Amino acid sequence: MEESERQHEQGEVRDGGPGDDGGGGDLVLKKGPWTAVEDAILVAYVQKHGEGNWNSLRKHSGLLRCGKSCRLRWANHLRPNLKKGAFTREEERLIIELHAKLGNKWARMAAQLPGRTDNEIKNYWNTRIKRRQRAGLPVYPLDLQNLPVHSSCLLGQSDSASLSSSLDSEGDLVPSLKTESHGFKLTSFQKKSQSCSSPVCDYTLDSVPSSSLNLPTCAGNPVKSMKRSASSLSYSAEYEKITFPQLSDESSEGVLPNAKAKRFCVVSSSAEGFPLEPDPGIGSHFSSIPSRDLAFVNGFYTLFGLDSCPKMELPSDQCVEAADNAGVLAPAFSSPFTTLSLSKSVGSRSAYDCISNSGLLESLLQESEAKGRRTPRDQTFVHKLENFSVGGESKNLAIDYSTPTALSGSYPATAGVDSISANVLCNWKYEISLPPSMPIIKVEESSGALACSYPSTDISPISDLWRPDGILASDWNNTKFYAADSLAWPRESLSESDFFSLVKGPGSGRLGHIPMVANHFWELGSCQWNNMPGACQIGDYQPDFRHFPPMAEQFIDPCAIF
DNA sequence: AAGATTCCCAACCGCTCATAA
DNA sequence: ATTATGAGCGGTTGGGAATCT
Repeated sequence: MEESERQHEQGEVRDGGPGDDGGGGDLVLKKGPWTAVEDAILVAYVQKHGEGNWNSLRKHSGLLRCGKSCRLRWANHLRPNLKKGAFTREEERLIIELHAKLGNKWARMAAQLPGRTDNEIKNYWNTRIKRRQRAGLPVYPLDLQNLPVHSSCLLGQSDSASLSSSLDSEGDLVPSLKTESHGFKLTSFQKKSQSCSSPVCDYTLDSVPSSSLNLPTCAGNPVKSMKRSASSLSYSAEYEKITFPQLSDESSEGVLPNAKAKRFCVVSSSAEGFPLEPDPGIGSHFSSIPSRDLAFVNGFYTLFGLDSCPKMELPSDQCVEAADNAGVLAPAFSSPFTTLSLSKSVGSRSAYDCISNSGLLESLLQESEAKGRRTPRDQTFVHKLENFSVGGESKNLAIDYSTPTALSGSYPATAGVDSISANVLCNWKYEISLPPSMPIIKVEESSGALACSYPSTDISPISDLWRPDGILASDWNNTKFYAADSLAWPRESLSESDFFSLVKGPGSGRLGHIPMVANHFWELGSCQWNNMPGACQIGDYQPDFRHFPPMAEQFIDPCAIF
């Protein structure tokens, strides 16, 4: 055995060797974890003599530690004003920003994080890198892409693909992982997911974590024991409604009765913290919610910015009595914008899997959980552009963590559509990073009951189509686009070609190239819909297209990943 | 329940830099 | 100018805890 190995095993090292921190005799210095006694000696010495002179400290204090070890112990653990515990979200954000600017300059980063040590930051960063690499996610959020990235930022990026993705995509801000949230094993669904037959239009329900399939909070909420057994929605001409795959009980594989006409509101959060009380603004008047500029397109919800959004108003005494035809109460949410979208399969791997694996979802859920009971107040929601490794390729996918959507609300379950989404109701406080052209979708604080309003203009078929449930109700295989019926809105059925010609103009693209816009400002208090400045339009809108904003230069097509 | 794997983090190592002798 | 020393930085390691299988 080598001498150094032996010494290491024994937790000893002889002083005075090359590179050692100070002269000294032939002392056998201790290595390994510090004991409380050693700490006490060190603290006492520093309090008396101050920091520095670490080798003389060793010589005069009787500590059998090299000066270097003493310095490290003091700096990282014993000095006053050290912050302990997990990094806050702000700190995490700062670390990411600093790393984008500085690279692996841990000490310089630590200088800007009071109470934190370089070692802590380094450990945090390395863990983060590791996790994100494993998840195939880029290192940096998209909004940091324009920062001068230090070459050492690329440490841990093993190939050019990673490098590329690190520069043009967005990562999560939430590195902490929690696999199990709200009592659901998220991974159990992911691992059972099956790829859908069509990479374009199907989405596997199994690919959605169980938390996103939280069924209405009826007695004995079945969500925990249910899983999807089929892979896609189907259109039922008989019922003139969309049916969704049967649910099966995990143990018995039994089929949920009346499943096909049931609408499942999706709530990922536990009842704790989620405002399940009836919402005066949603519910039976769900159809009047101006969700026309919200669309579920190719697997995720999208906000479509409107030039002008009619003010809407709902009688405040309208209460939700939402029960589907199976008698399962669908929760009515106080917050109409709680959808974390995406569930679309991408080959054998769904975007949702990516998200989940990245820890983002878990983190969001964790945060939601950590913040306790939710109210509709003080919420900031996000439309993010996330980069995924899809089949080895780096792809951008727009993810709407925040879509104001009545989809989550309940209404008479005549539509029978399924909302494949994960509601993550959080008071997200951290700043969301978005590319400059993609403004933050923000939901301002509100208090009291929602005061929604009816549209002052009539509802066009296409705006009906934009309703998330309308899009959801599409039968991709049959190229039918079906706007779910409701109390107030007429049904519409469009062919695929009609649909896309409406969206993009004739012959302007293939399925999947849906223009997307995320430029909304939803003000909860008054339920106003305002376009944010600097709207980002994606795709080839027809300028005269009703309800749509003028064309813009910016082009982002998250759907293109499919 | 147990082994495997992953995560986390304290501590160490090798190196560089600054400075005093 | 050279050398010795102290201090600091960044990379790596190893062990315990947590989680997964």
